[in-house]
Amino acid sequence: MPRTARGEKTMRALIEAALAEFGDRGFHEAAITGITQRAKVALGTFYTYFDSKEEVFRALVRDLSRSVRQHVAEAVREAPNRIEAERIGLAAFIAFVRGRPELYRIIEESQFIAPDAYREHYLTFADGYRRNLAAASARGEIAGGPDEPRAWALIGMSVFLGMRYGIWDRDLPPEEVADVAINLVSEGLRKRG
Amino acid sequence: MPRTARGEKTMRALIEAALAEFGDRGFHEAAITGITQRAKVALGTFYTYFDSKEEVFRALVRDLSRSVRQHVAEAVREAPNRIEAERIGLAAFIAFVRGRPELYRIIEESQFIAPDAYREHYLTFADGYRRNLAAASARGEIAGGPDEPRAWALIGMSVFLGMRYGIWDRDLPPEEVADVAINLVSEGLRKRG
Amino acid sequence: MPRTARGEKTMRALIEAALAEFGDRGFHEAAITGITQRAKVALGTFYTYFDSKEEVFRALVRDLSRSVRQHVAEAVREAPNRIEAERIGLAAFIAFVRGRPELYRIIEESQFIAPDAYREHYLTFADGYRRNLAAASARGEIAGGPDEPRAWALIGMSVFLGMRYGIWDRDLPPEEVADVAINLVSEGLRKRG
Amino acid sequence: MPRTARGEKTMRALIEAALAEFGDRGFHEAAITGITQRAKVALGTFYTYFDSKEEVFRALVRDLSRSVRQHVAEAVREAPNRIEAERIGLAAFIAFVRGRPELYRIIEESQFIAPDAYREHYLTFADGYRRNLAAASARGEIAGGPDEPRAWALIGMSVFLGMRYGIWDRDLPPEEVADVAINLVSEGLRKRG
DNA sequence: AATGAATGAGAGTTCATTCAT
DNA sequence: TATGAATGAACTCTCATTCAT
Repeated sequence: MPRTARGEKTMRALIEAALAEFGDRGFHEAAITGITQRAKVALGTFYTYFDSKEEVFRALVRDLSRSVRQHVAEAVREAPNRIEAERIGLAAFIAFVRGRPELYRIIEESQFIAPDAYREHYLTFADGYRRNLAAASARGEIAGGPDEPRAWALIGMSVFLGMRYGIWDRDLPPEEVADVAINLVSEGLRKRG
Repeated sequence: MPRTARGEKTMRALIEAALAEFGDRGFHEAAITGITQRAKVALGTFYTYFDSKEEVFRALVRDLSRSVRQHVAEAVREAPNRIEAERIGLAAFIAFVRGRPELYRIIEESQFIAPDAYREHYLTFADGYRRNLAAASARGEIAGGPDEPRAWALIGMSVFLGMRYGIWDRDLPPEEVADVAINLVSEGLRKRG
Repeated sequence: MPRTARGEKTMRALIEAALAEFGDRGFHEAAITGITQRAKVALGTFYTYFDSKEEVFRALVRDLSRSVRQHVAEAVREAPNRIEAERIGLAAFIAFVRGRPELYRIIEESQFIAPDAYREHYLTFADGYRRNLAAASARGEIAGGPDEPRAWALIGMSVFLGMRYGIWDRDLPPEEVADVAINLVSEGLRKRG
Repeated sequence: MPRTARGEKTMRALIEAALAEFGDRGFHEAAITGITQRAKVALGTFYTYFDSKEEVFRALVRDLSRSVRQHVAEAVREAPNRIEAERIGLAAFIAFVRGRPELYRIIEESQFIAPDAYREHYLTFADGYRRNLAAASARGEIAGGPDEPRAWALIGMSVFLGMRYGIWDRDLPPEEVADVAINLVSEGLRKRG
């Protein structure tokens, strides 16, 4: 950990640079020299702050994981109920990844580089979801049911919609995508009288 | 392409071996020598059949993509309606990946090795889903709605449930997972009278 | 050596193909498969006729060496005297290499592949030259002098003029180049009264 | 480019080593490990200074080209006239290649490895020659005539005499070879009254 | 005579990491 | 703290040659 202000600044520069490098080229194509060049420091400097390539990558995954969760949490703070929270949260998530495609790439790639970090990311996410569902269900806001698989179903939905409508093709606005998806899970596919 | 029966056999052996090697070690850790040793042929033989490491990998992704779709399609053939088809299909999918964890790893890793193959896999999947939803909706079996995002939501759900309950932890049987998830999307979260 | 007409034809096809392949790509870039593909035979067939890549190459060098010498010899047959013979021979040589740039490349490359064949080529050439000069000198046609170095000087001149005006750039007609060069060695640079 | 004195020294060692390796074994037989072993550095060090095997080779060709031209230019500096300059230059050239057979091999082989470098070498040489002839001709020192082909004729002569009497067999001293050759081009073959 | 599958030694190149300054 | 030269293991791919059919 850096002890001086100069060190602090260098470390931040390295993290920014690593984000860009891993985001642009992926873990294996990324080079330490790519990171240090972007950070405008010498190669050796990297190892003053990180033990290995994998270590920065993990640090990045943790950072990004926290930042997504934070962003979504903030967006849904004012939501009147769980279903609205889901809608707002999903729209916020899709909008968020649009601005940060690196985030997606890095978190997804982490399953092959640091599987534990990847699992932790989604397990944390799932746990939050599960607790939200349980609370809403207890409050009578939503139908009851096994919360864990429901949480995973919702996460999977979000992740793929984020990839499809946030990264691959932006042919629908986030709010519309969220409306359709949340309508699907709130009203259900079944046709009603 | 092999022109003799002997060549045909060798090529099949190499594909099997590549599946095992990539499944066990991932693309970057996998070595051509690992593949040829598993296939019990000399190193150079690999290059009689494939131009590069990436090429076998792509071939594998295409194969696996086809085999998942085929498997699910067969499972749902007899389903009485769309919602049942979804339930049966999801359960079949989860059961399928339990027996073939390599499949998962390889297809997911393809997004970093052969992004076009990865996209093609999910685009094909999404297209099938979309058409199924459209048809069911036309038949009045399910509620109408924009089929494309609904398809992607369902795919994401399946993929994550497959990962969570098929690969990571098998603490719930596929049928139960499918029941919960399909119940979620068929009946909806919203509490009813 | 081929014993049947079919074999004879195959061998000729291989030699033609080797000439083209080595001429186009050079010895190291040339591939046996390149030769067999051009000759429209299977890879293994090559080894029915030649023991190795080097062997065809040597055969080719010998062939080409003979053909250049023959061509020049024929061209100068009617020359009235040595100086005219030189002029006609040089023009013929330059014209010849224009039509066969492979020849040049192969013979020159042979110094790195089969140095003995290369030496033999030029030693044979030099010997002919030397004898021609000695004879002309004996006949009183040209000034006397040590014939061997004079022969080598004339060969070097020819080879470089052939390269420069036969292969690299054809900005002067062979006859003109030959005139200038032979004028140089017949009349001399020294200015006269 | 090296930024420290240590790096400078290592690079020089690598160039020396490459000269020896390529000179001894030729481009294709030469190995990077051969170069690094001669230079007493680790394999990877090579790639700190050069991008590829070809790149050192080109660097070497440029170096050698410059050094031959420099050497000859220095030798002829005091020559009283063009014809004497030719004689001295040719003798110096032959003597020079005697001491550096690698030079010959490398420059000649460059036509198959880096044809542009080879052309540049001789084009530069030819240009110098041509200008020298033009100047001497303007000064009335030598007979007039098209200078470019005359220059190429003289270069070819030199190169072949260097090969024959400098590398292959040293049965005549450089001065004698130069005398014969320059006598040939200064006085001419034609017998005079 | 012809085929083409199989072989495996061999080499160039990359790059994370170390370490002396 | 920062530098950048040095390291060397590791790996992909090539291709002349062999040989069973």
